[in-house]
Amino acid sequence: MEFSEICEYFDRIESMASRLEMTQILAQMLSKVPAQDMRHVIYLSQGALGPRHHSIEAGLGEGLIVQGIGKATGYQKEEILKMYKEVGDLGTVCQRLAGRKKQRALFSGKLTVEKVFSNFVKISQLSGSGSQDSKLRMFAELINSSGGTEAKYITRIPLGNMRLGIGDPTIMEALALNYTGEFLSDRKMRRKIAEELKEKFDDVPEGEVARKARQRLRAIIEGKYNIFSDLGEIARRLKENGLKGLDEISIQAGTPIRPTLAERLPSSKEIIEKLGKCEVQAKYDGLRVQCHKENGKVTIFSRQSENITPMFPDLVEAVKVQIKAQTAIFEGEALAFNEETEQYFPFQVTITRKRKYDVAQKAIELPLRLFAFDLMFANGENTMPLPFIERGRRLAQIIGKGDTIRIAKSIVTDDAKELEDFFLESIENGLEGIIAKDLNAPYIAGARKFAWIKLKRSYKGELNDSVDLTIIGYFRGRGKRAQFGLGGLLTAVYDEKSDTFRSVTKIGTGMSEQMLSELESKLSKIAKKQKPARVESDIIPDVWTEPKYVIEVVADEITRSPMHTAGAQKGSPGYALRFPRMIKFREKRAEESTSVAEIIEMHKKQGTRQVESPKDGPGAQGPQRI
DNA sequence: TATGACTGCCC
DNA sequence: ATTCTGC
DNA sequence: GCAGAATGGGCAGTCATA
Repeated sequence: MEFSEICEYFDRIESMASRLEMTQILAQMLSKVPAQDMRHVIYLSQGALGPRHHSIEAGLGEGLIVQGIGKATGYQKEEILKMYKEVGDLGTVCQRLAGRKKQRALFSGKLTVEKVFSNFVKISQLSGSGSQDSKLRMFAELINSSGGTEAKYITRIPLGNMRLGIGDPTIMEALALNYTGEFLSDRKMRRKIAEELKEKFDDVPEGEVARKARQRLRAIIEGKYNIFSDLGEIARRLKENGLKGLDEISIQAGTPIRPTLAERLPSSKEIIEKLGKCEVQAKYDGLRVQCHKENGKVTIFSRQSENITPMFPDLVEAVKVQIKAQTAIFEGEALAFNEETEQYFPFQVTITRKRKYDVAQKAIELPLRLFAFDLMFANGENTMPLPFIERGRRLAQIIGKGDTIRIAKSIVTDDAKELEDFFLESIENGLEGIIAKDLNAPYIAGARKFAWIKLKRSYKGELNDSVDLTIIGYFRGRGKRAQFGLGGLLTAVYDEKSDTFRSVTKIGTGMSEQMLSELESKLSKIAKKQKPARVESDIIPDVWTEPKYVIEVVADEITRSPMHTAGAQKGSPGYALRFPRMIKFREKRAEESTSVAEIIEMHKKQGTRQVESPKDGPGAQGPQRI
């Protein structure tokens, strides 16, 4: 199939606001894709080169793509960057510049989907000395074989951001649309659906049957995707064998399951109102891991279904030893643990675990604990449909003796006060909060369905201090933020000793579109060509501003920072905010914003965290009590 | 050999 | 991760 | 309420270059 044909559909989808119409156009496109191109088309639509667990990455980010556009079009880096700041999308930049190329290129025949995909796979495989140049050459070659529309999408693909307005759910919906006919051609199924609808309608409209069938098929496709994690392959099987192509997809150790996500609520009371009696688990601040045991083989997947087994040789061993089942899939939160002090390390320490070199050595320095919290598969049985309470029982049964793997701490309650006490106890012990789980719910993969609800300290205003920060600059927006001329802020705390404003965080969320406009209009009036004299920041915004406006900001945590200058001294790092979000403008003078001293004080008060690590390394954080 | 820009992926 | 917005 | 697209700090690893 020609790549340009796909790009024409992409363009139509991108310009469409209506979800329903987008889905229809996508369905139409997919109906035209031959089986041998199907996986590629799906992956490219997702801005990817394969499912997450296959880890095929182009290795071309913004920086290299800017170079690549230069190579392809003959424009200077500066010109490209300037245009990027204005339009907010490198694909559009490439499309425009390729249209008025300085070097007239050889338009060498038509690009096929196969050609584009295989070139990106080749790009992804290049490594070692000189590889960046080779990648850029191949990228430029693709651009120079393209028309403008193709250039736009060829640019967006390696960046992983297609800006089409379609994600996995829309792709599944489109597939369901395309196979509803086949689904209903099964007489039994049609009759069954018609029967069910008779309860609602005296005279069942044909459209209703189709709609209900589509919903049911969507659920089937989603169910398969949830245990298979490869939408391209699902679409290919459908194309090749129709609905029976899905039959062979079943839960299997070694193939990641899309993890359940949690919703949020701001109080214990609301959680109980929503769930009634529920299990309340401690929420540990580490890495969420999905462990697969298949006889002697263990694979570990991340929350995004990446294969991260190489990071955890110790956990692999523990699964082999401690899990009393031939095959199993279970989930938990992995954290670094200090065996001497019996304390858990904060996330920033856990994440320093190595991925490739000196893995074993680091694993000894920072041993792990795994708090298991759910079970999806055991001894050949899919446990996902079982009620949570039963999965929990079985999980406890298969965890054998050992230090590494244990069950997450939890209580069962239908009382808001009890839940609140457990939450507060968790907070006091330095944990993130709690997750409440519906006792009767199955494992609902890949969805936020209020079966799991999280409550963190930062959701509760009375437990979480906000800070007042001075805006010292801003960044141009990308994508739909480009139209506002502002996509984020650079903010600072006030250092009384030196009368300077020192950067502490960028802010990119919490502001409405109206607020973005207001910010741009206010800040552009006090823009400065250079960094103002009283500002200390290693991060350079697109536009510096006079330190004047103060905003209220909420964050989950204060961390030591290698990038921000707030509180930084020679040889010791500064401070930053974790998960910052803007709340509102404050009517204050810049000098009245939160001070460096206050930030340091707030950092000290977080749990029992220390500034120095046990090894006295700079920037490291100490353990927290549990 | 050391450093910094860049990338991908954790939260 | 958090948050906002169109449907 | 769903789905999608904006945006955050900061880690290890890769590659180019001083």
